[in-house]
Amino acid sequence: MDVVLRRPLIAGCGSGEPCASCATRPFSVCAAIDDHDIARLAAAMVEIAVERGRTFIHEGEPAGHFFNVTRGTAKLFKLLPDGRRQITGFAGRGYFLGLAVDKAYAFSAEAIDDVRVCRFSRPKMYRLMDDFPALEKRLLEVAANELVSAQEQMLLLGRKTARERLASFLLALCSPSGDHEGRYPIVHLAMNRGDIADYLGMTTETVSRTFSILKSQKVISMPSASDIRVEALEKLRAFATGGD
Amino acid sequence: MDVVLRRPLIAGCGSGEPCASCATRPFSVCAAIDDHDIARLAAAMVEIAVERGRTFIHEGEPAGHFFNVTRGTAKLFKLLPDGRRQITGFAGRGYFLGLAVDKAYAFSAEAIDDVRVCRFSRPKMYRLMDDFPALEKRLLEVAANELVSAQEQMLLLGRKTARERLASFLLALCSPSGDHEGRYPIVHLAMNRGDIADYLGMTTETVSRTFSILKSQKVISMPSASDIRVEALEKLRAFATGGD
DNA sequence: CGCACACTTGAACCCCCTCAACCCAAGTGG
DNA sequence: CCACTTGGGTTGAGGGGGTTCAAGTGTGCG
Repeated sequence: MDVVLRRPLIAGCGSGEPCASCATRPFSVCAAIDDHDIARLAAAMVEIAVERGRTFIHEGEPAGHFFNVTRGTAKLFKLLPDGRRQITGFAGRGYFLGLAVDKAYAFSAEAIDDVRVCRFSRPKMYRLMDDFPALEKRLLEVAANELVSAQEQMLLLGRKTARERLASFLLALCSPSGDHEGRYPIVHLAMNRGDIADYLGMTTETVSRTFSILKSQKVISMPSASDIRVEALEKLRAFATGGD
Repeated sequence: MDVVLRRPLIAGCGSGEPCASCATRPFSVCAAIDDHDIARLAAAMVEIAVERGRTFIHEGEPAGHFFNVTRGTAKLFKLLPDGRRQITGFAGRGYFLGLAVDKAYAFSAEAIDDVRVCRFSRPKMYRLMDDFPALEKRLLEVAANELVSAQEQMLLLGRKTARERLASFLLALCSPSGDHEGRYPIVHLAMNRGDIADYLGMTTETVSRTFSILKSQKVISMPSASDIRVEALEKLRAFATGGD
């Protein structure tokens, strides 16, 4: 079983520590709760360590909890009966997980590396949303964001070529770290080739081959298999949207 | 330009009629507003007629409005510079449109047939959300639903074969109309082959061919090109998830 | 009646998948 | 210290599902 790191203290005992000092809070929905209310949040959650490779959300099972990733990265995926897999996203630090319908998870989640999550029970979370409108507002914002990137991913999966897919993928990994004007960004890949393939609707072989092509065209270089240095950002941008 | 059908009356003049008697309200987010507050909703919106073929939301443009479809169907899509198109969804009666980030629309919307929408200005809508938490709650619910179907669509686009895609598509069109135990449902297609293709990540030719295959296997029959009768629901279900 | 346009069908091609071998770095154990 | 194993990544050869290009076949509407 997963390891529970911190149980919330009994209410009124000076709890609230974990969330108050949480380094991930600024990047997550938890930022919607003010400092003087943060104990309420802390009391509703349990922090859990998920070891690499462990699946902590199972598609189709009753959606009893919400999660917030505070460390590591998880892959979110759906499976077909014969084992084909589509990774629908990667959940890094600050990522909020568990928005579901019909009270069943729509996807599974597996830790890519050692992950820590804050787990909120569904009823407690709903309680919090009622009490803190800012939290609900933030969740709607998060959901809208997710929706937009899901649509972008549909465009990728439905209409882009292998090279365009990989270029788009690398760009998406570049941008969060801010501007790179003049400086060529290095992207670290937390996931392996199989994960990238299942995210982009390809095979590991095609992912590998396409990396090689980008390398031979001097658009990227690879200090190691999981570190990509972007050598020609503009060209990568062109590739991502069908340019040449 | 689009035709404005009803301008909201000046506040305090007995407005509220349009929403109070709206037949679409029960199916839409508007149901979250009680009867005695419904005038507030009506005062915030303008009903607009969009003729078939007209694009009334443009990807990338400032997202000044939210929309609610009350009649007809619209297709939502994204384009690549060279014209490749991915339809991300179809918006029928009761569908809420416009959740966006960065205040720019992430997709375009075009009327498939004659469409009517209720248009809400963004600031007014935010005002309403603040005043009616139930509305915001409903929107979050809607967004979560959208997210789930977006993930399902990613699985389809990334991993399914042509036959599996078309079977999934037909099934999705069957289910809303309730159970069909013993009765074979007839699905009416509001969109043409090109739209289906762009929704499923295929070409019109492959869509057509695949329809023909399903027909020859007696899984469906086609009273007309835009009416599909499901003759073997179980087989269609099997096809949709990779069975045979 | 005939034009227009959507849909269907056919044939050739191609991008990506499949299957298989190979490389390489990181253990592991004798 | 080196043989062996293991697992991820890469590369190669061949095949197939879907696209492309092109020619029919309806079918509604003037």
